[in-house]
Amino acid sequence: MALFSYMKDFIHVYSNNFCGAKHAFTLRSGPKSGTIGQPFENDPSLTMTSIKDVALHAGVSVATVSRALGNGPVSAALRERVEAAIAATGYHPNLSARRLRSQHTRTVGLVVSDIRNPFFTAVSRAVEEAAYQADMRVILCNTDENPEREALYLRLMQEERVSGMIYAPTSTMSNRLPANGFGFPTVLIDRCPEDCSYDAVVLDNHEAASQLVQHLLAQGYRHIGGLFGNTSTTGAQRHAGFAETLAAAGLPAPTRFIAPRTEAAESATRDWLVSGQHPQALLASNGQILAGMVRALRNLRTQIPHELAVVGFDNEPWTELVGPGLTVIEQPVDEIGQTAMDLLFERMKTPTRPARRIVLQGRCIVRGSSITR
Amino acid sequence: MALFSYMKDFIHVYSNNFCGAKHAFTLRSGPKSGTIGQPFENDPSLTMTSIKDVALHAGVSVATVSRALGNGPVSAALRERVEAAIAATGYHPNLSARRLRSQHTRTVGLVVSDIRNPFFTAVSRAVEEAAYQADMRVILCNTDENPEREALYLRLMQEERVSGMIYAPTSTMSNRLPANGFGFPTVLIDRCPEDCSYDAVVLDNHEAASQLVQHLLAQGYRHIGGLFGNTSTTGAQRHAGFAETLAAAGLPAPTRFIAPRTEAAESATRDWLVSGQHPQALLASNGQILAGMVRALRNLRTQIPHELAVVGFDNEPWTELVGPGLTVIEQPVDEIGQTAMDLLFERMKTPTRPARRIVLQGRCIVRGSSITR
DNA sequence: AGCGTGATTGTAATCGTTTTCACTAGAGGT
DNA sequence: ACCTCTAGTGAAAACGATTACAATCACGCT
Repeated sequence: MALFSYMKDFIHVYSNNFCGAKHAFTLRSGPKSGTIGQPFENDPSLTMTSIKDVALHAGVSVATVSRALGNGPVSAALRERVEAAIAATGYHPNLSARRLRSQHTRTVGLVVSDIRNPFFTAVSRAVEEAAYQADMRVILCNTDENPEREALYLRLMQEERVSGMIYAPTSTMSNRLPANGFGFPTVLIDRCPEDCSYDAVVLDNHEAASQLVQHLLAQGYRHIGGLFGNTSTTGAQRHAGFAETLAAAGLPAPTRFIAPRTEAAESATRDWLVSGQHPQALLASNGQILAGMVRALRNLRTQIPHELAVVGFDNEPWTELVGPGLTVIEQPVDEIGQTAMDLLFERMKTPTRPARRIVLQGRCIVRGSSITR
Repeated sequence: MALFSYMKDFIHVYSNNFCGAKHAFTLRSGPKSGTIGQPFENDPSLTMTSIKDVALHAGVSVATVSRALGNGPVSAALRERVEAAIAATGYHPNLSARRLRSQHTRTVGLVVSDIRNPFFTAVSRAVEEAAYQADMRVILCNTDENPEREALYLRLMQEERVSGMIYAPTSTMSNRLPANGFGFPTVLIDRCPEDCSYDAVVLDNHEAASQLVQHLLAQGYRHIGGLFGNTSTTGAQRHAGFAETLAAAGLPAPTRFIAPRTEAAESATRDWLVSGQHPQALLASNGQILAGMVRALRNLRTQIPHELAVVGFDNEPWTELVGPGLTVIEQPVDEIGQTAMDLLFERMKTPTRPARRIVLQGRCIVRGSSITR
């Protein structure tokens, strides 16, 4: 039987030597766990009633209790005794044991790059809702666009043996995605290299940026600038749509790439505007950048849209509240989350299915920030 | 030894018959898992290399591998062989097994009521950061102010055997908190009944609301109304501060309690304003309500602050961008998250310590929305 | 030579479940 | 009466790690 145990190696389908072994040691001796001390030594929280206690209490075997918990065949009389025993002992099944034995975790990992970005919280909610419906749990990991944390969380996903993962890789990682997967079904969201072999659900970034530019052109703007995030493929694709549409109109496409954070966007906008010749309209490649841009404009007392038109991505609730309202691309956040989960489930059912890339369209919401009257 | 196993029952300190046994069955046959089918049957994701494979590959015992992974005594030569074997096999430790055996999960549960509320995402980030530093994981659960989901997630915390929990209870639950705890260290955040026996870190809601009212009074406003959330103790406490401060000034305190959602706040505000006699100033008890209020005002073309002054809670990034800027109470979100984790760690170390309630002060940021010039 | 001592290593028990397997009892067919 | 079948039950073997315990070995001391 030992032989059989080792044979598994030859038949298991997934490669999982993605995260090198070096990392395997930090779990117990984490980078800074020393600073906290060891508050978890004789953690009594796990010393709880087990299925044995219930069995003893009900006068049946543990197998019967287990079957009563699940949907196994148990006579009505015993089932009732078991339920009473459970109530009496205050028993709660131990998920670690359950997962270990049953070999599936009913857990999906959700790895996002910035939980404070409303786009990701909206998607998270949709994912969590879908997981709830399917009776699965989600582990939410926030990488903060930090490759070190990203690597740690990716490793965590392996160690948790998640059933699947929904993942928004930073651009650093985008190029390094393991060619034959992580060892479990994975769906990329929001960001995805052009040629990638993963399931993915993304916005039609090229088209969406193009829409914004076309709208500005239609409004008569000719000097149009753009501020784009530099940590994701998304920023690059939006820039492509922006630049190509302007090029097609025979216009230049002044561009700055920045960290996708409010502060960076604010100072970049300020620098740009005080630098003398500034554009008539500015495009922001996501909600954070848009917020920074508006803040800079506000501090400079620049009138929107009369002195400068503004358009951007992400229809966050506040965008219709500021100034004359902001013209934005609305992303179908719920649909993105749901579709990602659907894709995940499909891949679980059919692991060999070729990768599918679902491209959703954004909706352009025109408000006052881009309309000269 | 079987005897010993059952003896645990008599010595374990926590009561855990909080969630009745009825619920214990829904794990495998969740409410709607049937609609999804059973995509997890022969989920091969867990068929991975185990510590045995590594041991075989390195020519050592599993115990040695385990010791090499941790900090046990292993000779340099063997340690090297083990590391090589780990790299060669692409081994990742199985957290379920590890947790089951070692009896602690290094996991904290974070149960919040609305992940889309920037207050909670900010706190989440702080909690997650602290957990990361302490080499722990966090399970984020979003109850959406829904008692059913809340019960489910509370049960999940038990089943996961979390090391601790940080928890923002809905008002429904606030009164039903188990008197002797959940079975693991728990810290309440944001919401906490006055007399509760749990560790907690909350804002000084009474004082904060009072500050806002005093500011309005100082600005000469006399007819001041308030919109408060009805799902949490927080809303009630802020209302108390609001009402009492007005009463002290001999003024009435017209109030409406609503669901703490943007839409509800919008329609409540609209109704109030079109109802004829409306106040000169309005207070919103959280960021969502504030947003709804501003949206309603915008649609009614009501000038802030000339026709109506506005103040509220939560210094979200957009509040300084809309209209003349919104006067708000800023909550120390990072400090709340960190303090909650500190409290959790302390309680883990000293389970018998009396409950501590930490009250943090908000900061009043005065902007144009409450200043008549 | 004999013997404690300390450092490494392996063997085996254990954590709390699920699941295979064998067994029983009763129903029903001949 | 005998055989077959099925449903209900318990005993015991996993799952993959950690850890108590025992065994080995080299070493220094008497």
